[in-house]
Amino acid sequence: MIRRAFFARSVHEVAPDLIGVTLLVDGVGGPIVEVEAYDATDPASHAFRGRTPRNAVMFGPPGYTYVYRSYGIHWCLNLVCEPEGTAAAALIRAIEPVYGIERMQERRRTDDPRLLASGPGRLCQALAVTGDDDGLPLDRPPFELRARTRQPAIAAAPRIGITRAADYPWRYVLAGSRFLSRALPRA
DNA sequence: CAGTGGATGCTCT
DNA sequence: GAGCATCCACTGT
Repeated sequence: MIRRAFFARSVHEVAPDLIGVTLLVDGVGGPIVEVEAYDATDPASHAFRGRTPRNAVMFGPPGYTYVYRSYGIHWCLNLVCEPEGTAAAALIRAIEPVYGIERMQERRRTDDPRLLASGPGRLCQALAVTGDDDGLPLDRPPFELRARTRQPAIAAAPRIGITRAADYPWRYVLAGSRFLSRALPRA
């Protein structure tokens, strides 16, 4: 079980520590394999220009969800990090589908395991996360986070799909996972 | 495979 | 009115 104190640290510590943590929503989910960090000094962060109605929960206490709509169609799930008042969050970009696979297949309309929850929009569709889940505590249902039991091999790379601060290596992935939203860039 | 463009809605300038 | 922390279908090799 992951406690709130886990999130009350620098997002640059929390984000890699989330790799291998099992994320469940109503029992559906699996281990996190891809995360991106967004901190308060980050021009790519929604919170960079200050508090607005959309990003308000990023300025609140850690250990809560921040869910926003992307490109008018998709939802994206973040976990709020760092002490209250410091706006930072970790974007969950991919999990390995393990629990409730049938429900993910119904919601995603595909049987291809690599298309179920690889990508932030797909992940939210597979886990039925929407704007209704914005600002919910992560230590209460429907959410459940299970600590990893072994230290995974973690790789860092530039983040995906952003134009500002595109060179910061703040994307963390489970090295060698087949369930990343995109392959790691070649070294 | 790679590359392109459309869908779609909301936030902030 | 522009710009997205995306995904999918479609094109052409």
